[in-house]
Amino acid sequence: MQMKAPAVTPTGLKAACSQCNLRELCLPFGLTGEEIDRLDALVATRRKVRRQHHLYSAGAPFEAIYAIRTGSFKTDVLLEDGREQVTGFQMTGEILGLDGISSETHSCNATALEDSEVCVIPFAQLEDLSRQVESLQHQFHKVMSREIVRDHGVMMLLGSMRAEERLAAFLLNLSKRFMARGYSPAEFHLRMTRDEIGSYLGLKLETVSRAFSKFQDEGLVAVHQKHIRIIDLDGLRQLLTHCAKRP
Amino acid sequence: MQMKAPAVTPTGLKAACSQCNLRELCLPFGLTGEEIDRLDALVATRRKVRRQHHLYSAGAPFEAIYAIRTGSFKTDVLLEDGREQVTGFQMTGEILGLDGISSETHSCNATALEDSEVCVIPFAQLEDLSRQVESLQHQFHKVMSREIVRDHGVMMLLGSMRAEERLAAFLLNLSKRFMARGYSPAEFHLRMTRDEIGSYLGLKLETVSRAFSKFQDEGLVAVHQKHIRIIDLDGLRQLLTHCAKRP
DNA sequence: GTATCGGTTTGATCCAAGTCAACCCTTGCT
DNA sequence: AGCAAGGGTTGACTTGGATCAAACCGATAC
Repeated sequence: MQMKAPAVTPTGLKAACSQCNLRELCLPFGLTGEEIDRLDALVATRRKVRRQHHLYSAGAPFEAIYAIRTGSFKTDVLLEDGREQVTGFQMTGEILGLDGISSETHSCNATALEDSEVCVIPFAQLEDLSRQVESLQHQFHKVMSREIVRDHGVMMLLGSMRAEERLAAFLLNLSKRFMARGYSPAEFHLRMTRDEIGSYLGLKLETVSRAFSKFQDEGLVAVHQKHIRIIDLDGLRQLLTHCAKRP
Repeated sequence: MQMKAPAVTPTGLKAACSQCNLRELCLPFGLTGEEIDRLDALVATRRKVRRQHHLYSAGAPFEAIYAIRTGSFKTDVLLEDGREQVTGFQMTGEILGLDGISSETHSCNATALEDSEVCVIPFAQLEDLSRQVESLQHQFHKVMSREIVRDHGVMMLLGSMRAEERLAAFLLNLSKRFMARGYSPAEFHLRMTRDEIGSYLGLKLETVSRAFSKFQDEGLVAVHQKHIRIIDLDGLRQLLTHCAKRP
């Protein structure tokens, strides 16, 4: 019988980017060994976040950005009337919290989809160091810009694609990101519910479910609850470019 | 009979942030006089962009970001099959080109909605200077973060709002931005077509037109082609929060 | 003046996705 | 084992916005 752990725990452990196998995906990318050591000095702590708990919430003061070490998160914004829009799903090596810089206050919620661990990167110190380390500065700018480009992709998806195209794009995106992390691009486990996928894609959960079933019927993927196996990667890709060719 | 000017013209004029009445909205915000002078030294040229012409296009190499001095722009991404998604409308004091940082290549098109002028800010030099000038570094980070937050707002709009809510949100947003620039928040001229508004809002132009007509019938706004007068600002706001309360 | 053209409005119909509702899995708890 | 609860699937029906089509308006060109 285990003690209920608090939602967010400082582990006290040093983050040690230099030892981290995610460094090629994360903020240390492109840094020399010596530069990474300086970044290490600044990434003082890790923090565990239990499933369903917030890493930060909208309105909370902004102090740090976070690099995901293990696990995964969703970010969402809420309307006064309770409508939720999931703005993204983040996995290991990705950076959370950039939304907070503009107003010194977080503008969205970041929620762990499974028990997860992040590296805490105090923002003021990151700015200090990136004034000294050019490659860090540049990589940080790239990370922010990548987020902007990603957001534009989501707008494209939400504004111009049909339900099945959206889901195909979503699956292909996940596949690519799992592959980049050394996992199978063809077989993976979804950490989010149909409802959350729907919110992200601007669809209702029933529509997501139907699209999954349709893909399964057409032999594109094998769906078993949250377990996904992509059978016909090219078929999915064609759904995006080709099916789009509808007049 | 005037000579046809080229689409994009270097004017040779110094940009002179220190003299610019937009500096409170733009990159120089929060900088001391001396710091602004250093920024001036870097913002070497202005460039004129004629209506309907690109400031940059998707795929073009990234070298600089741009601050809008006069006029306005749209940014859009295109799908292979020709579908267009407008990702934003930018006005004076706003920064264009941040999408290019991540891959050294622009990922969207920026098109002038009217004859416009931008300040060219060479990016490598901006990074150099922002390593020396803390307040510039911080302001630049805020500008990027603001773009991310804005994008999340658009996702909310595209993913969770109904047609009329989207248009109301759009008008309120324009109103706020005109006000911030010293123009009337209640009466303004749209620089974009119904089709472009539709693309931005994830709607067809007919739907945009119908929503405008409905607002007019309800006495919320007076619409005369591209001329807009907001009659009932609170009514529009309620459309957003209240009408959202529909079960 | 009249023609032309891009953009806008309005009407009539259609359909993709939403809604409502029932049922079916898993998984975890007693 | 049995039950409850939270997801997920599937079906029947509704609807908001898309589509198609026609007319309208305000510019500029002739």
